Amino acid sequence: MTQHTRVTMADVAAAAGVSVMSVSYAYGRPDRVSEETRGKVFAAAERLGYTGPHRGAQSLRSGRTNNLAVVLTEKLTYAFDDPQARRFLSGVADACLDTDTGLVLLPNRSVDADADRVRDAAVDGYVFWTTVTGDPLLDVAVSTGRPVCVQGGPQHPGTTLISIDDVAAAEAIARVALTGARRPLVSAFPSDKHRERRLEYGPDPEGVEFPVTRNRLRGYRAAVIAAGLDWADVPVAFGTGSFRAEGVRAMQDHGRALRADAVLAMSDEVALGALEVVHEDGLVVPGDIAIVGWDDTEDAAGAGLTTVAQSLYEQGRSAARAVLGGDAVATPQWRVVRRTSTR
Amino acid sequence: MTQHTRVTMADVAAAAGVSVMSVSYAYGRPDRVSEETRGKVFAAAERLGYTGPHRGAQSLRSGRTNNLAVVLTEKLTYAFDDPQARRFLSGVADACLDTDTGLVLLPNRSVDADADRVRDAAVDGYVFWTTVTGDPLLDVAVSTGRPVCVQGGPQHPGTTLISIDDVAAAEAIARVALTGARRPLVSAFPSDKHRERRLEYGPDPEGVEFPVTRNRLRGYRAAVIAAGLDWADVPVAFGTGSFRAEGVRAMQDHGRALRADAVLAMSDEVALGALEVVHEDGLVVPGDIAIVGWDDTEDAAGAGLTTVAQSLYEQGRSAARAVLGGDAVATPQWRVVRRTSTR
DNA sequence: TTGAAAGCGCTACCAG
DNA sequence: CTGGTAGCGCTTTCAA
Repeated sequence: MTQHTRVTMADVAAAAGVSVMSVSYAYGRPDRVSEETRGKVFAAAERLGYTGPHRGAQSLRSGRTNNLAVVLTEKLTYAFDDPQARRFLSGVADACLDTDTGLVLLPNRSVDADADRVRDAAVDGYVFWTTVTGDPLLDVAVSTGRPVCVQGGPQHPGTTLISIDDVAAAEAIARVALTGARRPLVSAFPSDKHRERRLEYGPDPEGVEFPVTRNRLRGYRAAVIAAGLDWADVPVAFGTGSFRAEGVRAMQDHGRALRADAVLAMSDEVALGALEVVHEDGLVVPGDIAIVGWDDTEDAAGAGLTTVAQSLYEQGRSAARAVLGGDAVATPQWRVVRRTSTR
Repeated sequence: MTQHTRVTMADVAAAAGVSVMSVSYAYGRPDRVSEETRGKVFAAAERLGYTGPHRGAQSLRSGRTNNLAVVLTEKLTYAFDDPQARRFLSGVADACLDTDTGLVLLPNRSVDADADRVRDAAVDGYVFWTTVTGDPLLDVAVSTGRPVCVQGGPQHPGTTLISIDDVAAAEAIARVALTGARRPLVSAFPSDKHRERRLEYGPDPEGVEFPVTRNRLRGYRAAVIAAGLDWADVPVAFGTGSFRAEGVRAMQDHGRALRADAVLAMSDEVALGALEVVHEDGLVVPGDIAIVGWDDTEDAAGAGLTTVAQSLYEQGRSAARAVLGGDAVATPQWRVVRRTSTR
């Protein structure tokens, strides 16, 4: 019942009465072979139960592996827990399916083992989920000579960047949130790979390692200044990641005491966490406090959250296509979705 | 700056003054080579910038690919959206990292393209996320002669099953939920791959294609009977998957009209959805209505949900190890976690 | 349009 | 402990 001796091209060639090369062409370059030969080849293949060229052998000879690496967060689990990372991954995965490409998941802990994995991975290219500026793994990936695409940043020599204009989007959403507000609180993504919770007043964005965090802070700062407030007075709570619990903590630990009247959250998850605390406290949104998120998730829509919409799924597709097919990447679109959580 | 001409074992052998085989052994079976030779080899490798055996060539010759396939849901996105599927995937991914194995994600739509992908995947084995009984892809995977492990079921010839005793767990949790209840509502997973919403009274579990759904219904039925109720009177709302929205729909469409006083949900997500509606309706839990989930997620703990705890992460690890290393799989543990959502 | 030869980089096998 | 030989299954190259 089980076919244990592998049928090779040579077998098919013999059965079809043609050369091995004709079989190879019949599969790999159907147009370089006559209709008749092709017919004979496929008939013989069918008869022998040959299911097509062996991927491994194909790749050894051609140099292509038909695999794409996605380099995610420190722990793969973090990426699976973040709805936006998941959407991005879905986009990458679908693009891979379209092109019959395997998807290899790699963690990014900046340890030697991960660098080795990146270097030795049997893949045709790399897609990075957003990481810190100067991440050594980027250099490792680039040094393999294979194409590299980075979502969200950083911009890195030898790589293609795919990202919306975070600064502009952050400024736009913050302007909405700050309408009528005097005491904003920023509930931010991590500043660097240590991912420690930390409160800082008016931090200099340029000192922040994650470009996504950095650029959004730049935009928030611009909006704060435009609103006539002093950036140095604005508390920024850096969290450990894009989790609901971070919004909860930011509000519990700081928002309450500071009587914040606007929360600038870097994701809908974080915003939803803040919203929970606001509801517990019996405050009215947006009367007492305005809240904005980022991502336009389903839950955000359900909660009436004003947010920034961008398609991470599409960015995932584009990133994969850029790496796999060398397609150019267009700067992705974004827009502010106004709902009931802002004035 | 970039190394474009590949350094081969032959180069290293020449530089180290040893045979190619000694180089191969130095990497692949360090104990089969003298300390001295190993030193010379690694020194030469270092000097030439040789980073170890080429995975593709290695696999062509050895027959091993160092890749593991995970066959997920129809759309990969469904799997990413389900917390339990994600946890399982995390476990698989971590086990892969431990053994330097790549992870290839495959969808399972029971279409020819997917069957071809499963058959042609350059992998050493397959891990299936729970699927329907008789899924043709299982046969395809088994027919490759490579090891196959299935989480959750079905039990299928030639595959290793890894699953808790769903029937027993379902009966146990249902007994808790049914305490003092007269009008239970079951908010169930899909019955088959069509994933259509459907209400059915006292359905025969044996007609259900998804073994997880089937087994839990068996357990629920046993508990219903033990509680002195008639299974034929029990409404079962089949949903499209393990989503919060399904619990919402089940309650809105049926629970309200039927004035359900107990909800047996097949996941915490679904239970949480039902809970939302209950809160909206101003009902008291568990006084007016008891609710039980399944999975013991963080959100469930926060909501005080009585639930079934099992570690899908550990099951993922075990599944990967079973396929990769031939380890035997132990039947995983489960337990009922009693909280405040039941009487 | 077809085919023969060469060899991708490595490891199984067996002999020393 | 070490090394030679053979060849995994395929595609590139070049010639017919």
